[in-house]
Amino acid sequence: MIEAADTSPTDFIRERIRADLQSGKIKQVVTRFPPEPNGYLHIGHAKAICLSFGVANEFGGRCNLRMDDTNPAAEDQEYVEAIQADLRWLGFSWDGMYYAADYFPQLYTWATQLVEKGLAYVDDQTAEAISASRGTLTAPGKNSPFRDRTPEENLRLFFEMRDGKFGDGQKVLRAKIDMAHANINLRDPVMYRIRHMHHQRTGAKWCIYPMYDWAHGESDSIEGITHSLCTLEFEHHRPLYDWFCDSLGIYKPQQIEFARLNVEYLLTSKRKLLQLVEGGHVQGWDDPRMPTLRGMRRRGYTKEALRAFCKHIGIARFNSTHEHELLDFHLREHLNKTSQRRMAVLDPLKVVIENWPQGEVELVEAINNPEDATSGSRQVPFAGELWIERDDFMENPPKDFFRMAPGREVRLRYGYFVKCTGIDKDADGNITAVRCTYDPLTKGGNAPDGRKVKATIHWVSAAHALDAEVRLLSHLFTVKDPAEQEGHDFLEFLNPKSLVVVRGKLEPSLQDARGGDRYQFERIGYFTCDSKDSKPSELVFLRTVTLKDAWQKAQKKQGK
RNA sequence: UACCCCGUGGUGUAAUUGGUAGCACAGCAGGUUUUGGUCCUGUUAGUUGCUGGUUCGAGUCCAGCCGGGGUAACCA
Repeated sequence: MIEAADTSPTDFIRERIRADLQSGKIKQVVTRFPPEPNGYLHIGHAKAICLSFGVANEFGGRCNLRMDDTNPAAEDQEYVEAIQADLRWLGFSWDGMYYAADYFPQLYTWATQLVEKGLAYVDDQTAEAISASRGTLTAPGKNSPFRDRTPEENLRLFFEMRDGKFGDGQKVLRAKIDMAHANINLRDPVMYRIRHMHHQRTGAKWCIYPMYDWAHGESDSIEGITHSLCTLEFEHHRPLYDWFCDSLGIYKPQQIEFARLNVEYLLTSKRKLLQLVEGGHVQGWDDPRMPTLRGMRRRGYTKEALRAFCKHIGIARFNSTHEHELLDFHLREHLNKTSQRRMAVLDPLKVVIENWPQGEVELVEAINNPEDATSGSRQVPFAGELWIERDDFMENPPKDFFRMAPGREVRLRYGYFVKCTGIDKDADGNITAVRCTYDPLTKGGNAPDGRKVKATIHWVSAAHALDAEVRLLSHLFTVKDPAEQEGHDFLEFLNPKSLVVVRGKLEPSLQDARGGDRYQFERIGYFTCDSKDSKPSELVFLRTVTLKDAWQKAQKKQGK
């Protein structure tokens, strides 16, 4: 098991676990993934998931899934189920399924112990007063006038809190630490607040709910977590995490923090994602432009790509932002190997083959995936009227344009060589059709005389084409870091072109496409049949990611 | 103005724990190609934030400085 780790990524966390295993400090590594069920998982969570589940797998340990459901205000059973589904989709299974709420009785007992030890007290101050007396980053706080109540009185009041004698906000239980501590988290943090509210798991059983700091470490302790991995912003909470365990005299796991994930153009803040949904800027949590796991899955991202990405980016304590290209790279890498190819024309231009035998239809053989010999081939109908991509024709091409142009011969993929002989235009001068002749000797795309063409373009027979809706998705934002634009709200940077809907012409075999099926539309990109909106009678495809496009890149560079 | 963390090519990450810097992506150039994709080859780019110190030797250790991030919810 330890050997397996040798081929795995190495980082300061794995190094530490390896050391703890070797020194005998721990026998088996136990981690946990502790989401709060108040929203959907996003790509940032994927990093944390791959880490906690990853190290458990690599070192032959265990990883629990624990709902951190200590605040009934925003939590919901719907999220509990969604989180589990997303986790399974990513390909992880948990050893234990737990809820912080199931520890409420134990937490309560421990709290009374701290009260008895004189390490916790009931405070009658309002939330505002507590906040005001906490001091600031540079000034110490002030002791609460209720700080010196006797353990007996505190215990009585705490029981009454639990028994519902007080209204929301009337009292809290606070740890008695140090109101002048440099770390504000140690300035008598609140442990329990009163909330007469229905909890998704415990119903109306409790009206006092533990705060994060007073539940998390204790939950970890109960589960025997050895390494409690969390993001950097919890670093200042570690002393408190330790203080609670030490004060209780219970097993103390090791909290280790790492930098959260940032990727250009993607938001990884639940709050902001919620704003996008509630503001109607996207069509829901599973909108394919969302960085949520369900949004990305719907868009056509694969778990393999996501996991490869997470594995590649590593773990560090340095706050960094990854280029979106790295995500694209892993996505394309997996899609290239696994997606069957199809031909689809998204911006159709008619091609008329003038010497094609009237009314004749021929089937040509097309390879399903050149990267996968086992994927076979299919027959595609070829006829005298075809659709090609408008981009693939230029009336007055620059020298580096290889595609169709007057007088030029190109290959129609898997079909024939065709030579452009003329153009039809409408009254406004717009090209309405391209005329050409084909060479019957080049069937399949090879010329017996060995002559070459500079370009191969895709096509769809007009008489056989399927009409379909194709949604061209691109970055949701126009800037790499919408959340960090000084003086601006991130919503100001929404990309109006993040979703462009077109009507495409697809080769007939795509009629069989079903929700979730992924294809490469040759020379364009990877597309997924939409699992939500596509129907056999009205196909809908989503563009997962474009193919790399050297021609377009060169064009853009020249444009500059 | 307090405390904590961090600082390696454009981006991200590694360096056998003190032996003078690797990998991936991106970029550039070329080759192959019935996808201007894939693949292959080559290549640009870092005086390891700065300045001192310890040492035969420092990205690794020490000090100071500079820069970035985090923290003041009855949120997690």
